[in-house]
Amino acid sequence: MARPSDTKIRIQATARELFLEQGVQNTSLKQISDRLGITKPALYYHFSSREELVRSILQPVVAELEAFVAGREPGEGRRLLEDYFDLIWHYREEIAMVLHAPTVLVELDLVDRMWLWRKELTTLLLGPAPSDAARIRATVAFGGMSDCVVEHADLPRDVVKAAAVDAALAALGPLGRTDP
Amino acid sequence: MARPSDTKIRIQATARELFLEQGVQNTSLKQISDRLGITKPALYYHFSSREELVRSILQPVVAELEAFVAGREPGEGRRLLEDYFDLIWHYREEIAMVLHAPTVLVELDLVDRMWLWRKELTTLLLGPAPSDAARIRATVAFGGMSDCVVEHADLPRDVVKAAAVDAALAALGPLGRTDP
DNA sequence: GTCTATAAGGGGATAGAC
DNA sequence: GTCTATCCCCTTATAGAC
Repeated sequence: MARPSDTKIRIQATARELFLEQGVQNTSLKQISDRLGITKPALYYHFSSREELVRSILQPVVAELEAFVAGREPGEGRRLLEDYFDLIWHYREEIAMVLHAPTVLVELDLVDRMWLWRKELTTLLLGPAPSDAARIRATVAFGGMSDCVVEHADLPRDVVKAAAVDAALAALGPLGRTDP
Repeated sequence: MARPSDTKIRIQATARELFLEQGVQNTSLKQISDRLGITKPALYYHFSSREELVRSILQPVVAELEAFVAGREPGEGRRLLEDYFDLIWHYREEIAMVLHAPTVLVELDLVDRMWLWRKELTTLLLGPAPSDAARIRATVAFGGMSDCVVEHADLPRDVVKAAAVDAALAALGPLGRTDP
């Protein structure tokens, strides 16, 4: 029944570990085989290429996301957001692998700094000891705005700014409204 | 006064182009020199290493962001969000370079698909022809939630979900409230 | 299934001529 | 300032023994 061999599964598990620690780009087949205690060519017995190994880990996530998008009806509102959250939460490790640590960020030590900046901005906004809920809402606010400047770079700045800031403020809720 | 030479500036401009098109990781010095019509070693007359070239482009952004975070007073609310937006908007190309196209995404053709998913989800949520403002608010909602599952992966799922969905809904504004 | 050995290619980087 | 030529290292990937 072609059940995946034990070694094949262990290769995937070790690859996942390293992908999470360093990002997919920064992980070589040698690192994977070294940590597992086997040799590089042994990997090729189980996966015909590096890409196939990566794909075997990420493909299921892609498939589920596509199925989710394809299987939805319009006009769901909160329900859609909740189900979408469930899905990306379930695959949060894979998402982190892909988004969290591209090489440049590592080289310039930007990963940690970036989260630190957001944390400090959150402190400025919400005080020194915000609740978990408040911190999460701040993540939506700042993370969402970051995506806007990339995704909507083709629109006039003021249009994007007005809507993005309003949305971020709304995401923050009453906590964000400390202005006169 | 050591004004940067014309070639040095053209190297940076070409590098920026390629970094934006393919991401920083996927761009080799050879590609840069080829597009510019010079040879690889010529780059080394102007930049002592690849990292120095990358740094010369991204370092100013890092510096400004750090200065921004360091130079702020607590309790600003909307004003802080507006100024933060101005800053990341100004550097949106550099942010896109760093965040937009890590290698795996390119390999598995995930970049385009990812934006497509969000676009379709936005359509589901807001109908076929949402206003720019509505699309921007949706970007905040979806982008913000994505960041949450990575940044707050250490918290209980239900805590994150409750706050993230609420914040996303609030970010969407009245448009998001189509449920019973 | 796993090994040793090695091919084949690309990357960053340098030497030295012009 | 830019070139040709080259070096070195690391990567993916394969051949063939055990």
